Amino acid sequence: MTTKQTSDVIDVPAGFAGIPKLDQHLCFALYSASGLMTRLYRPLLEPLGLTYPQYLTMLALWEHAPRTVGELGDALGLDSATLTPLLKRLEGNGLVTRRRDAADERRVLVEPTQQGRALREGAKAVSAAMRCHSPLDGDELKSLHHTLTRLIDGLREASAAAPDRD
Amino acid sequence: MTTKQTSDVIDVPAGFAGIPKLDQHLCFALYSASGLMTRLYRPLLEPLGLTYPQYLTMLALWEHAPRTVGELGDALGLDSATLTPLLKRLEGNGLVTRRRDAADERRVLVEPTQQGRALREGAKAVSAAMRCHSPLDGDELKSLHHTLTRLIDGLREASAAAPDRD
DNA sequence: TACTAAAAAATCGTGAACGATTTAAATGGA
DNA sequence: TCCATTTAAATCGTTCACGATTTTTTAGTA
Repeated sequence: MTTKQTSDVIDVPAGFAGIPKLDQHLCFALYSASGLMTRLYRPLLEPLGLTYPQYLTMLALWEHAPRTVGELGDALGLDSATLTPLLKRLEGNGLVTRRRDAADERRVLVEPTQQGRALREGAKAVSAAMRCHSPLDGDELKSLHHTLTRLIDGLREASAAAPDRD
Repeated sequence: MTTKQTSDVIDVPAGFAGIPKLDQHLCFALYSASGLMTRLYRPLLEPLGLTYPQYLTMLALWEHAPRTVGELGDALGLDSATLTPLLKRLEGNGLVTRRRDAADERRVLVEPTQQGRALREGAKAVSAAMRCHSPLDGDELKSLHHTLTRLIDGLREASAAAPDRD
């Protein structure tokens, strides 16, 4: 531990003591990739009048509706503090309806409107256009997606197991 | 195309016409994974008085400083509209200094303070703690990181090639 | 030198994102 | 039946993120 030279690989025993460089952090790779995806989607979604999180929300709703805010939150990994204002904006743009569940007045049911369902057609072009932006071939994409899914499952477990530490 | 049954695999020719489900979107896997990472870091960073983007910024500055706002933006993939207020908050917390470059008064040089450099010690524990949260083994992590890096390079090219379409 | 163009950061407005709290409704005993 | 507990969504305050614009400084050129 006397040499202090900077090499481009981790030069500490086994993930000990030293802090990896920014570019060596998996979290930063995920952060960058996600941000780039969002930026690539933006110009494609703009003609549809959707932001990227709104697009994900519509994808969830096209798949299955009506759903409560909570169910939607589970599907998207977001809480009501994020979803409520987002859904109000979608409602304001005429793409979804929000109504209290008569059977349980605590719940709010969200559903695409006619216009919201119609938007699905335009989304096909978005989906198709995005397929062109990847440098990875089909097998690599599948493999990456599979690995990410495993990572996500692990991270979910970790975050459920240790919500915080005091 | 007369059967309208929903199956849990893609039931269209070859990525044509149909919109994949939310969970089949790579962008959503990246979005979820990145969000989960941020949430896992939060309780670890809170004692250090850092948010996650602030932590990434400090990682960049610990690696090399002083840097201009623009250089930092290139490293982090953020623009001055995001970085300026973030850096002002770091400055307000005594972790970095911001000063105009005497040689070019347009530039602002950012540098960790003594306190900002000292924080690096506390960050070692954060870095170590995060290593425990992954369900992937060392080789898988390396491979995932490598694939993500290639994806990021491709997405950067794509976003440079087609900033928008009108 | 004067004047336009380019570059760097800051500013503004909008929309996520989330912790913490609040409000309202349903649930589960005693 | 009554009341404490739980649950669901909404609200509030702070921070991130970015497109578009503005301000200031430098560079380039006639």
